[in-house]
Amino acid sequence: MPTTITDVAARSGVSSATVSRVLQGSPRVSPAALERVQAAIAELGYRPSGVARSLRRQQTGTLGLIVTNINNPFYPEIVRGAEDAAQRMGASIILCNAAEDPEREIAYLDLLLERRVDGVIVAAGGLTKRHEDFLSAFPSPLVLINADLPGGQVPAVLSDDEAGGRAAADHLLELGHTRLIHISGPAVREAVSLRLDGVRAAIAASDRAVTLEVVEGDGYLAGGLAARQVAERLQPPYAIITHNDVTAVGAMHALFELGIRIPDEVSVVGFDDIALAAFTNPALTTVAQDKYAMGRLAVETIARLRSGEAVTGNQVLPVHLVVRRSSGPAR
Amino acid sequence: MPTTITDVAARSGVSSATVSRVLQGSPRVSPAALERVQAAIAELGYRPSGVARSLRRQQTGTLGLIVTNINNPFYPEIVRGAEDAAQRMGASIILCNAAEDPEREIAYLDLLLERRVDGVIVAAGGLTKRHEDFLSAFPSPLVLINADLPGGQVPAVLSDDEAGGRAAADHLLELGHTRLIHISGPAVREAVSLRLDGVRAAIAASDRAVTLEVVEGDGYLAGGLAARQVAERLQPPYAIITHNDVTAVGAMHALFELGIRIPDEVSVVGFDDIALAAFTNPALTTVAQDKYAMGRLAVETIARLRSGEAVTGNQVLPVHLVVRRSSGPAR
DNA sequence: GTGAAAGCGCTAACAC
DNA sequence: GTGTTAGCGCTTTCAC
Repeated sequence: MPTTITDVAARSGVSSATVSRVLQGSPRVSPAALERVQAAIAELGYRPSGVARSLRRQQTGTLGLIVTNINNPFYPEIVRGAEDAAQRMGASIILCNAAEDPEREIAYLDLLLERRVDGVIVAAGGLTKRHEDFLSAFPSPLVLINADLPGGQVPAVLSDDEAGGRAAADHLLELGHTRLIHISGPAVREAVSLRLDGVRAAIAASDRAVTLEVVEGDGYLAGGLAARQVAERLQPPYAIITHNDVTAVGAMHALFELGIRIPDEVSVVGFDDIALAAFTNPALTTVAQDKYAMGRLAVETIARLRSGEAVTGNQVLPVHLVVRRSSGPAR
Repeated sequence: MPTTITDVAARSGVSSATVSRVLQGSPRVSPAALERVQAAIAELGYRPSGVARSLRRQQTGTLGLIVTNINNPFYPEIVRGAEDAAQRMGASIILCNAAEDPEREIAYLDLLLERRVDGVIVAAGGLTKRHEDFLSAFPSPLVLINADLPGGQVPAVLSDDEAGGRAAADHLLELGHTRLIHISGPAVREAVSLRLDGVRAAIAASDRAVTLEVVEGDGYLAGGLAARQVAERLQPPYAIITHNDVTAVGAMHALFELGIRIPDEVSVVGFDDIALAAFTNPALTTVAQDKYAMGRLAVETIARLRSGEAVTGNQVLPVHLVVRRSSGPAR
């Protein structure tokens, strides 16, 4: 049994109210009492119960952060941004890893509600109908990352996926490429079609004849292996745009296994700019998202929501192209 | 304000005690009452307060998991193993990312204590003296992953690092290599010296003259770049053993930039077998740790501790070499 | 089978 | 400046 505030009160010869005041750093405590209470706390190794405090205050000082899959190196940066922002406002984060399982995502949502967290951030990407119903009736401050709900009632933090797709395609078109392959992510994710829209827009704006082929991936390493089938039937030069960097790593691996040289024969452009992107062989050209800012912004939005502000609609963050070695002139 | 048990009781015309019984699935409830209560719960969208329940029961159903750095792809698998095991016993995980900051690690330990978690798992690697003092007096069930405390009072889950280092070196020696470079991790981690010990043991057991050079890395991509300095002064063939896979990726990148071919000129062997290892170019030969099992085992150990069992000492998990394409004969 | 009531550890009026 | 007290939402004897 941990020591309680009553134990401390008894030991220092004051009431529990005074101990509580010391705990809050209230100025209405005499120096003598203050000292005795602090001594008792130290001697007893007392630590106030967050559980009791939460019950009394009707707030827990915790935020839930649900992440599609912590295995995807895209997410840890979001987590860091959220953690740092939360720490600044004296809150802590309960991180929930849905492990790519929508049921688990909903189960966690339920759990967080039961734990009476002060707010929830969902960094999910793909929202099913069930999610929509559940989330739009969510009884706690809620912010989405890289996903949004119809109606814009739930505030969301997004990257400018369309502009990103456009930047990637523009870059390849400028290099003289006229055959583009897009390895997409799972169709449920909104970002997938937005990035593809951007690619299409860039092609439409170009004055050359450009072909685009879309291959469905899964957003993971395995999805990138679709590049193998592409490579087996196409003659270079051509260029591959992937839904994200992890897919690009898979694609580059497939090309490597077939002895195809990047970028001499085939160019590859990713999306996200994960830490690894600068270290692939060759280093990956990619569209950078400000992942850290997304996490931070989501937490700050929760704070505004809690302060009574009526935040709705999307906050769209800019992206930018990072040119490395995996993309080169078509020849 | 969320609805409370009292609201449900009023609505269904029973006492809160009966509602509570329904919540627990107690058999001592009449069918009629059961039905009315369930209806009221559904109509009100009632969800019991985990906070109040925790205060009353004196347990929270949560486990804290502190991780050195969630950015390191080694950890997510541990998280998954822990999450799955926790779910099986009806608990949930509060994941804390120390972001490579020992102070933050201690701050989280404090926080978890305050939140009255039922147990704490620390997957840290490098323990400072302050950690030792803090952890050996930790007033809550505690299990370490990939680290251990002097005295063996705190149970720990470890990989057989020494055997892993030996397996990596043996493999290279069999391939005919006589010049080994070890790019280590930060010296504070115990695993670092154990893996190196294994390498040395393999060399000692060999009947050929083998040289070993140790270069200190940081366990991250940047640390692997030390391979550049090595490559600039050494003539192939030689072989590099890295502290972990992330370091190996950095090293392979440095070699690639210098135009050195792997494994024709230089062999590289990693440690961990992260998901990415099968997708580097060339695919990485590495020593696999059973990361998922480590997370699972840690949670199971917490459960045993909580049931009153006196678990101490280390549980060492076997590792095994996975031969891929980054290692080849010395020539 | 059901209800009354006490109490988990804390905070926040409210009195003095 | 300090103490008394009520109560946050739940569970759990103890009666009946």
